[in-house]
Amino acid sequence: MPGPLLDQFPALRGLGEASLQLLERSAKSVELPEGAKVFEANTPCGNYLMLASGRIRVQQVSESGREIVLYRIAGGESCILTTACLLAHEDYAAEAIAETAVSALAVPKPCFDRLLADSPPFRDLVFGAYASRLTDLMLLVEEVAFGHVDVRLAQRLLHLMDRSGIIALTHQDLAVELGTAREVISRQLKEFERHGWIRRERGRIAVVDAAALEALAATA
Amino acid sequence: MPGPLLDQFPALRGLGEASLQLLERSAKSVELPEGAKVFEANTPCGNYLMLASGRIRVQQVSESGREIVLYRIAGGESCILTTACLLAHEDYAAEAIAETAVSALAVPKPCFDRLLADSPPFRDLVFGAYASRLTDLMLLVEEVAFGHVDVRLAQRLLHLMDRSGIIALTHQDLAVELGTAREVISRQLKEFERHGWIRRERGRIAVVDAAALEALAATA
DNA sequence: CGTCGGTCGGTGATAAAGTCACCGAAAATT
DNA sequence: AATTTTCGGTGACTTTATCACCGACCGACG
Repeated sequence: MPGPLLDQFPALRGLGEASLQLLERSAKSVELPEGAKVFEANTPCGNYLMLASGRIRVQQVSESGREIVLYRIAGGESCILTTACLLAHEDYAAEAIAETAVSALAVPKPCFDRLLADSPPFRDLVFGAYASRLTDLMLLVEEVAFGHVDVRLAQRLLHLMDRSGIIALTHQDLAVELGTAREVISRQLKEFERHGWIRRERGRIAVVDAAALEALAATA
Repeated sequence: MPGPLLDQFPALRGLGEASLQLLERSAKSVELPEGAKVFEANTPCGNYLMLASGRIRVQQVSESGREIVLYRIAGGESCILTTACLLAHEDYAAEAIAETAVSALAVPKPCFDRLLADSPPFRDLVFGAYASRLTDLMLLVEEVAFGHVDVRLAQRLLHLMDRSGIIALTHQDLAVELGTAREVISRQLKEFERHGWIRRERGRIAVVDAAALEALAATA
């Protein structure tokens, strides 16, 4: 059961009583376990999804089976992929996966339209989400097209590690993060270890010298 | 001077008299010559832009000076880059260039907000534009990450050629289209010519065997 | 007309990244 | 304990990117 809306979505502050009540009444609370597919390739979707807690990963799958992570959605953000699909009347090759257990709010299309019409703050929320994804993707294109694997890998390791410097991912997982091949990751990691920046274990990586990785990551 | 709004933007049909009049009153008509920069990197922009005629190219520029074409906007479509910038409060590294002479409608932010609130068809127009760009960019990421240069070049040549099969672009221009290096394009084009698929001239390329290029382009 | 500076494209050498095929070790399953 | 699956390592090769340099063509101008 979700708590009060405003606690979960601070961005909705200033939405107005009427809109909040409409949302409270119409939107269904959705709970997904870790690993669940939020959105599968080529599956239409009729709801606008607002993420209360948890994390969702959106990735693109190519015909040849290779994958690349496009972006992530965290608590308080909204998953515009679903609406985009609705509006563009196109099918996606992308899929969304719950990386942690997720609780979200599914807003039906009519309610979504109504809120969009009545509530400027809600519009800002939705447009903000779109704009962020758009900028994310534009930067991703640049990174994939012009970035170097060693730099990108260093950045990703720093970003994915927990407080103790551990990344519990396989080489294959990291390859998907960057949209490259496992062998490339393996060789790069071996190089990083040779420099004493990380320690490799099966299924996980320990960052030893974060500063050195940061230095590499800052290489434009 | 633009003609009646509806002629230029069929998508606005069904907008309602009040909204149309508001638009007619508030929006300024903008004319740009070929080659003009519609939107420069890191320059804020306060208007929503609707393209009546002409074509705009949006491309990303990296720090190292390399470039890649992200997408194009044609007559009747809207340039969401400007609003995205407005809403995300972020600066872009992207720039937009008028590929032909352009006439457009600049809708000031207050008017834009008002239309968004009052007019469902206008909302659909704007959201549709966002959704299309989003899907475009997601596909572009996939292409850049996993696509092969020969296939992508064949696709692009077919798409860029005019009715007589001519592409009046330099090798450097084509490199920017694909986000790769000039040398790569030059070598690939030499290969295409060796197969008898194209003829190379200075500053332009003539497609000789479109069917063969299509066959290559269809290679996933 | 010639020559001069700039654009355009060609080329070889080398480095980086992706692909393919296959291997053994570790973990999970039975 | 035996078997299967997952994970990672590796060599050989292809494709793409980078670097340095060159000559041909083009337009402008004396």
